[in-house]
Amino acid sequence: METKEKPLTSVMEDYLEAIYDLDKEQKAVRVRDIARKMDVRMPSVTSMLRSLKERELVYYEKYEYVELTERGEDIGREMRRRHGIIREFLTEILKIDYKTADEDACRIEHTLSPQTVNSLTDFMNFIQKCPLGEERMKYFEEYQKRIRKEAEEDM
Amino acid sequence: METKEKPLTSVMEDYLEAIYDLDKEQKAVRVRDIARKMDVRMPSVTSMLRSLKERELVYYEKYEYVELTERGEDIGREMRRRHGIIREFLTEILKIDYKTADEDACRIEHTLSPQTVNSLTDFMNFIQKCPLGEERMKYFEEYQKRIRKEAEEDM
DNA sequence: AGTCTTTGTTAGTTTAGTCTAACATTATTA
DNA sequence: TAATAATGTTAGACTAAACTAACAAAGACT
Repeated sequence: METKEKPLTSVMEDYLEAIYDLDKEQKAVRVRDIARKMDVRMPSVTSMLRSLKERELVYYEKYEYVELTERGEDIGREMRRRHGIIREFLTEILKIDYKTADEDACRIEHTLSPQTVNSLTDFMNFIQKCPLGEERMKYFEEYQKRIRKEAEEDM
Repeated sequence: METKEKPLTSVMEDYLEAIYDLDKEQKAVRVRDIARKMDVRMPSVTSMLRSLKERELVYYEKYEYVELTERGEDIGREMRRRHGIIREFLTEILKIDYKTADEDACRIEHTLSPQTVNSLTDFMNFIQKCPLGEERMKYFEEYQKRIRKEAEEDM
């Protein structure tokens, strides 16, 4: 009989992704870094780390550096992958600016079904191999520019 | 000097969309209906209706039917629009099944930037006018089927 | 070693949204 | 019209995640 694990919240996933990223960027990950990256105060991080530790997603002792467990790293890596795919779709296909695309990706990466993420992955791979075509994309971009002009007036 | 309004939460947006839908489906909208549609208990609805009333998004008196104010209706309509566009994209382009697409749409409709929603709208309009082409889509669908077979084994 | 700064923790509060249990109102129908 | 069923509300508890204020530990600098 398995222990019934509560599902992760999307905030937890965010923290795992942040820690995963920081771990790639630097040698050691501290509370401070996580707080900065997540744009929260340090006590929020401390308390989240306690939850993540309980779920065996991070190694963490008071005043020590933070590390992901294998499970934690798997989740962090998966979130990063999703994030990348979504952002790529938004910038490459929908022509959204990088910053906006990145923020959008960050918000929706948790909530898309695995099916959709997979399908989006396939789509992006497919497009890579079999591009939409120069004239077509140019046409779309012009079409968009026209539409956007109008939209600006509504704001 | 304007009163600084707190932004709506995505849950509030969900309620407004639900009420908007119900209003189109039937003559009168009751707490019961909203609870069923949102899959929550009635007290949750009552308390949300108080918040929405405070923000002047619904007309609501104890034991009475619920109606959207003009502002509330605008928001409900906009959420419905977004929802439809996203679902359409997911079913038409990514070939996600209706139910999953609808659930995904419901979750991300709140968090996408206006830019992305606009761009997606443009994209869908564009595809309408200038379809991806029969052979291309067929190719993609087959490509997907292959990939999905593999994915199932991972689950 | 002693002080100051940076980093981290604890304790306690807040907010949004949910829930249950108990009560109240409205509607139905015998 | 009185009893019952359906609907709605109130009160109060819970949870996740954030915050501030105050304290504690570690590190750096003289």
